[in-house]
Amino acid sequence: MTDEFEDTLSIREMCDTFEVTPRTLRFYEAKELLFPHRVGTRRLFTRRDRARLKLILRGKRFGFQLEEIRQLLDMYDRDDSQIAQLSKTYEIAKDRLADMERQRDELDEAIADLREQLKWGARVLGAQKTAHTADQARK
Amino acid sequence: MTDEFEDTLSIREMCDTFEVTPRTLRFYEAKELLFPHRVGTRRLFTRRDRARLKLILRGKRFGFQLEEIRQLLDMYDRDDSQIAQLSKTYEIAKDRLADMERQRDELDEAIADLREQLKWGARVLGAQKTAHTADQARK
DNA sequence: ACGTCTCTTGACGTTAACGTAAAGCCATTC
DNA sequence: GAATGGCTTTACGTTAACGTCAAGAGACGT
Repeated sequence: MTDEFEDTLSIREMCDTFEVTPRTLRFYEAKELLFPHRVGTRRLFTRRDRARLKLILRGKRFGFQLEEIRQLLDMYDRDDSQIAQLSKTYEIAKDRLADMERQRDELDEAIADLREQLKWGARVLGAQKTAHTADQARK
Repeated sequence: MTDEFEDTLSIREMCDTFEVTPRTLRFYEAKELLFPHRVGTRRLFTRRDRARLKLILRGKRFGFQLEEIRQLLDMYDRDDSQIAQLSKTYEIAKDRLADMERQRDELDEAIADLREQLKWGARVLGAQKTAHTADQARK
């Protein structure tokens, strides 16, 4: 009764707001990442859903998988006093950070490597052939 | 006749040399990236196959897809005089490099972002709750 | 002849995160 | 009351690069 006029969004409004497809929102609901209300058969996304979706998208940017995100999100929903869980969250995040840094370092290596190849002309994958083909390729 | 005793490797020797599985080599052959000889039904990988595999693996490190790698490899196999193709190779590689740099930049952003979150305690995905939960999580 | 080893060819399974129909309900609006 | 428009569920399709059996052939040693 207090929230009879809770401000909610239709699926389309959600999509427009967050630039996702309806399929995506339904998928997230199926995976229990979102819990929109229903009016008849229609979904109504609450403020809470919006907050969650924002976090989901941020999690994705971080490279978390949906299942990991769901777990993290669920922790916050549980009793606030389960601090042990929070520190676990912390560790998961640090692991992810380490992963990302490893990835970036590999990428950096590969980039440097590829740059080096490009410097030598068109022999990108190391094709041997003759030197003049490379020269000509450079025009 | 001249290469009756061409030095070749069995599939197992190839696998050990390049740290790949037999499945992988057969897969590459199916995708026309490798062309091992046959003796009866057995595969014999020639020097050429070894060179190609080396380039394939390098290509993968660069983030090329197998199909792209196949195309690049094929160019080198065609007439040496098709210089136009070579410069196309060059462009493909430059595009890939640009992709990789974009990826890395995004990753850098995400990393910085995540680091920032970690600085603020356990609220990794931005969970709001109370400040003390985060404090306690920091111990 | 028998067992063992290495290799072969199918051919289906895996994973993530949705895409893409197909078919139907409900509320307007003409 | 028919056509629309928006939404629904169900369910199969997609993609890459292999993994993972299953069943069988060939060679080799005893």
